[in-house]
Amino acid sequence: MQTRLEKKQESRRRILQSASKRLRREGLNGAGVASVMDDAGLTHGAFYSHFRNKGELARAALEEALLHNRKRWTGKWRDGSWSKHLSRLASRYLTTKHRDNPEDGCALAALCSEAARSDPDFQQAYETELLKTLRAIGGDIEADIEGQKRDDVLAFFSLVVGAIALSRAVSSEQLSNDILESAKEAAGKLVSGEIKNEH
Amino acid sequence: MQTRLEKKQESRRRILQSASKRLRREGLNGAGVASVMDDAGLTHGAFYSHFRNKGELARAALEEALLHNRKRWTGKWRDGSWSKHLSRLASRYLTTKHRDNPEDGCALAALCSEAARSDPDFQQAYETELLKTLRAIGGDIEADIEGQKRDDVLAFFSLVVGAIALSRAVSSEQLSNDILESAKEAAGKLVSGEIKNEH
DNA sequence: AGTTTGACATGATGCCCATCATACGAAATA
DNA sequence: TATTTCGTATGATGGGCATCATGTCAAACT
Repeated sequence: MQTRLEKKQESRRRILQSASKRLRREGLNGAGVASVMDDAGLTHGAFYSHFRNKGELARAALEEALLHNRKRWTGKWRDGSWSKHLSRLASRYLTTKHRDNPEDGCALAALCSEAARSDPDFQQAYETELLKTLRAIGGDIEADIEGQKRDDVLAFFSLVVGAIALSRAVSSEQLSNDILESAKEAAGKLVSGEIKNEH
Repeated sequence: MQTRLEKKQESRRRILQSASKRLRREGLNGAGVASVMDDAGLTHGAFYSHFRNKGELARAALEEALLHNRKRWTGKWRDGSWSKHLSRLASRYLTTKHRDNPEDGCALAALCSEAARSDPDFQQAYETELLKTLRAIGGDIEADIEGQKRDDVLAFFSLVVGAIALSRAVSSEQLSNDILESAKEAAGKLVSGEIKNEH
C-alpha cells in the first residue's frame, strides 16, 4: 500500500505527463484543466491541490516535456567534425515520426509561435529550456557556449524548429517531406569555420 | 455618397484589415469575432453578413496578410550570386522591427506552430500562401521552382521562420537579437552549388 | 410613393473554461 | 478509538466566445 504523500506525488506525475502531451499536441489553449485531469484519471476539482493555476501547470509541463526527451535528440559530440555532428543531430530530429507525433516530440518546436504570445513567466521558462537545449546541442549540457559555436547552434536550432513547424503546418505530405529533407541537407552546411572537439 | 455595394465592400475591407492584424499579433484564438468587428468600427452581429463563420474569416485574413507584404521581403533576383540573393532576403526579413511588429509582419511565421492544429481548410490556405512565397523567394512569382533551387529555398524559409519565431518566444533581448544575427549569417551558407540567374 | 432588400445593431442562447466552495472519506495522528 | 488532515469529487459561478433571432433604417427597386 502507498503512503498518502506517495499517492499525491503519483497523481502529480500523471497530471504532468498528460499535460505535457496535451500541450504539445493541442497547444497552450488546448491543454485545458478539465481534459488534462481527465487524462490523469482525476476530476477537475482536484487540480488546485497540485497547482496554483493553469499558468503554473503550463510551465511545469513544458519543463517535464523537455526533461524527458532532450537527450533523445542531442547527446554527446563524440567523433567526427562539427559539421557532421550537426548533420547527425538534424537527421535524428527531422524525422516523419517526430513530425507526426508532436505529443512525444520537442515542445520548443510545438509551441514556437504561441510562446511569443504567452505570459512572461512562460516565456522565461521557454527561454531557460531553450538555453539548456542549445548547450546540449553544443555537446555539453553544463557549460555555456560562446562565439562561433554559439552562432552555429542558434542558426541550427532555428532551422530545425522552423522545418518541423512548417512540415506540420502544410497539408500536402510531399511538400512536408521535402521540407524535412531539405533542412537535413542544409544543416551541415551552415557552419562557417571548423571547430575543434576538445574531448 | 456611396452606393450600398461600395459601403459593404469598404466594411469588408476594414474587417479583413483588422482581422489580419489581430491574427498575426494574437494568433488564431486571439482574433475573436467581437474584437475584430470592434476594430473595424462595427458590432459583432454584422459579422455574419460578410463571412459564414470564423474559419472563413481566418482564411481570408491570412491571404490578405500575405497579399500585402510578400513583396516587401522578396522581390526580383536581379544581380549577384544566388547565395547573395538569399543573404539579402534574410537581412530584409530578420530585422528587430519585423520581430517587434508581428501585426504588420509575415503571417506564415506568426502562425507557424498554430497552423499545425488548425482545420484542414486553413492548412490548405497556409500551404498555398507558403508556395507562393517560396516562388517569390526563388525570384519568380509565377513559375514553380524545382531541384536544387527548391531545396535551397525550402531550407532557407525554414531557417528564417524558425529564427523569427524563436526570437519572439524568448524573453531576453540579447538572446533574441543573437538569434536573428546568427540566422542572417547562416542564410547565405546553406546553398550547396551555385545556381545561374537566367535573366 | 410604396415595397422590398440587406447591412447593421441589440440582445439572446448555449457552450467551454478557469476558478472556487463545499462535502466526503480514508489515511495520519493522538 | 476519536480527531484531524488533506487529496479528491461534486457542483456552483462567472466570464468569454461563436452563433443566431429579431428589429431597424436607409437605399434600391417597382
